[in-house]
Amino acid sequence: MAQHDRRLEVAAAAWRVIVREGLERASMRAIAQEMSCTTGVVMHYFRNKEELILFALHQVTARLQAAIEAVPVPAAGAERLIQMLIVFLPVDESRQHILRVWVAFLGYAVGQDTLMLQHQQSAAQLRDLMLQELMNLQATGLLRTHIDPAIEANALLALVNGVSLDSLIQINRLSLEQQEGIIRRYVNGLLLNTETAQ
Amino acid sequence: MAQHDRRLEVAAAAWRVIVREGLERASMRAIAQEMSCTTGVVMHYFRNKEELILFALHQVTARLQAAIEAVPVPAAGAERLIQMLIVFLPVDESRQHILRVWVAFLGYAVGQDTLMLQHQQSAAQLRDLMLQELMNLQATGLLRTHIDPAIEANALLALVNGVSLDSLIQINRLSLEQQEGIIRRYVNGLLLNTETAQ
DNA sequence: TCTTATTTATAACAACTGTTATGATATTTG
DNA sequence: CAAATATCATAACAGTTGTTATAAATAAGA
Repeated sequence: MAQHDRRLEVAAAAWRVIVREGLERASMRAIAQEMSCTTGVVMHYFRNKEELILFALHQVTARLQAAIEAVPVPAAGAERLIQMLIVFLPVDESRQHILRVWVAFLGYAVGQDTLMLQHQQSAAQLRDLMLQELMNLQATGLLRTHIDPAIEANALLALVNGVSLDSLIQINRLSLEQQEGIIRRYVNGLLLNTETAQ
Repeated sequence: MAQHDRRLEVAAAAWRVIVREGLERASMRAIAQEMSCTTGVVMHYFRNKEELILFALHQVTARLQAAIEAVPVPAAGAERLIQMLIVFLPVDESRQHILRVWVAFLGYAVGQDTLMLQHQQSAAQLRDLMLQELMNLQATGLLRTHIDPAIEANALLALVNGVSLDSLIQINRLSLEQQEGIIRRYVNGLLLNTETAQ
């Protein structure tokens, strides 16, 4: 039990360093110093840096997936899908941290095939969640007939990822309301009844 | 003249290393070895690594901007906007390289405020190009009245960035035709006459 | 051609990296 | 309590990093 907690503490320290100073400066010594100890602790709970890196990356997926699956099933039709998509947006500090770590890892994975593969497997899990919800909507007859859920799952993730990146790379960035508005308008375009168009 | 060419050769070598092995392993020695010389050459045309990095990053924006401004003005209404957006998609090897370098830099910029600022200034330029085209369309009366070009410029860039990232992070990734289809369908949703709905 | 400037190579520096081995301390177990 | 284990600190390793200084080689200009 204490093993697990301490291991999570190391990962949390790694997250803080990555969010604050980036993945490059997240050395074993920097992570150790972040939790006011030495590298002996870090190396004791993670065999090597790759194991620590992959664990921290896995936490990104785990947190996103947990947040998505925590979205309640509402009465209205596509509202659940919209809430699932909003999970990806940097709505609070926690989600902003997830985004920063995710982007840092993604850039780090360029040129490292094994690390990029981890990213892809992570993305595949999240895509499956969206695909399943889309197929539910289609089975309920809410989706326009010509919509292919397999394609639309990618499109939706692309949109929320892009909108999330907007908060990092744009100066005239979108407000949270505008981010939500873009998502809602897009999803509305997928539905049959074009009522409440906005 | 030869100065300029040689400087570009160094930057090209840096690009190749970044695309192939990532930004972390793009050390001064690795870049020098890529062009079969020593670090003396690299240091002679770039004062330090930051200058080289920023120059390579600036090339991303320059190439994208050049490709966007090279899009011809067609007869049809929104086709130019669509072609401008397609510039961002990884349609060929050159665009894929641009994407990889861009993503590598973006991840590297997490936690480095000055580098992220460069990204933002680069993104602002590209946003301006989109904003201008959107305002043209609005002045021509092609856009739906409730569309705000300032918001839509961000939304469009978010969509193409997200769709581009799809080619990196997804296993069941979108085909080029599907990427284009998503862009075209989204832009069609912005237009007044909903003819040629696909 | 002689001189000046540009271009490239070499070697070394201090600082940092991940990792290992070893010993000390603390905690749990029998 | 004693023994065994888990936890942490210290120091050192070999390698890499960006950068500097210096000198050799090449090219350009008078």
